[in-house]
Amino acid sequence: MKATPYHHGALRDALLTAAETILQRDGLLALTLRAAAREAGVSHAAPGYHFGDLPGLLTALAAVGIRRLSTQLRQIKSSPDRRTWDAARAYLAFARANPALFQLMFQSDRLQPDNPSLVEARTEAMQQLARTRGIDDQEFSVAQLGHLTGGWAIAHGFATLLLDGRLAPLLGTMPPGSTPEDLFEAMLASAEKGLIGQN
Amino acid sequence: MKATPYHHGALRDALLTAAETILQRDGLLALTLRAAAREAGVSHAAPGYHFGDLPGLLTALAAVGIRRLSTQLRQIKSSPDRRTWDAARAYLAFARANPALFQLMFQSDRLQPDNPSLVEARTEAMQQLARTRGIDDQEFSVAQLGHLTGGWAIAHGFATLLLDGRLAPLLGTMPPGSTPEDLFEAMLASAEKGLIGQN
DNA sequence: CAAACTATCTAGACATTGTAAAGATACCTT
DNA sequence: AAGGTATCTTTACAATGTCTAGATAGTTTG
Repeated sequence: MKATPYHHGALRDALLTAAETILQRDGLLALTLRAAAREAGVSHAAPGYHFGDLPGLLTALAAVGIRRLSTQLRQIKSSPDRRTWDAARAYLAFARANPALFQLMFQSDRLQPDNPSLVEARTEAMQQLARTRGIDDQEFSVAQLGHLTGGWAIAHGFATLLLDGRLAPLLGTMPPGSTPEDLFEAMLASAEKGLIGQN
Repeated sequence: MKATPYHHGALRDALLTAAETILQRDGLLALTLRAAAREAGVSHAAPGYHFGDLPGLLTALAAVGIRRLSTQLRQIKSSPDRRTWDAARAYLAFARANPALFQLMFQSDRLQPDNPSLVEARTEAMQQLARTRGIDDQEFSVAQLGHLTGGWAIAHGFATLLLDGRLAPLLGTMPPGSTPEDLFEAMLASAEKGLIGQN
């Protein structure tokens, strides 16, 4: 076991770990093929062997994130004693815990749209989402579709707006010490009343 | 008026137009300083003079988009005869008409966070959004904040998921010929019932 | 009206990146 | 042991962001 063996042995996983480190530490724009190679201590062209190109690396990392989210969603109890918004809360918690990864997962112009691993991860995550909204079968009514889409959209919209910094002005008007989660709960309370109340 | 005068005269606006053309035609990743210069027929370093760097150009373009959205929102009637979801529909319509621009507007890691023009445009857009939700004053109750955030999040979430291609599987289960707007309306109908119904 | 001044654009240069091609090294099968 | 294959390195090149210096055209000022 030399200090720097020619053959790494598990370079693909090491590169994914290095890539996520860079993503968290320096942001998506700093996550380049060469930066991942430097972080992993290999030559600059090594990532190309395992991932083909930069979209290939980003896609593999996004798939890791989606599977991680799926695992979180899988923890949520099914009916009858599940709470309506537990999936939404888990969705936000994931986005808050993995902000840059979450944003990468939904940055489709940087990903390979037909990557089998990515498509499979997305399908599984979608099924988990549907399950938490009480939809287990494959056939949806339009009303069920609206219900599922609404739950996803309101959680996803809040998470993306928050990570993007767009909710900061609103948070600034809340009582001191308020967290994004407090605003999230206020939003959910409003949603249960139909989102149409005046105040 | 020569064919290619040394001084363009209105190069800044021409570069913004060129940039939006590239954005629509080739996507965000193809929108580079040099591509904008080529599209406008000037030297590769000309955009640097007007916008400083690439984030400067993208920020200026994002501000254009935000002001355009503000204008759309301003058309929406205030109470009492406004319809609850007209702002959400206008929000989606804008995102559908300007998909790449909409995505750029919310891609904060590519923008200059403190750019005065951008900040001002965002503030104005936010006020329009609040107005369409029946909130005109500066002081919000927490319930009002939840109401405002919910309306924004559900529209924004739907728009981003749709543009990202994430709603395609759901649209595929709808009756043939269904549009994204149909799913949007189904979602809004569910939202008015509290997003908690089973079907 | 001319000269100085400033704003606007071009030309050249360099570091960084993605990516392809060819070579080197280690593992693996037989 | 030998050949074959997988894994990684080295080399090379085009594209980009961005800096610097230079060229050109308005604009102001005497």
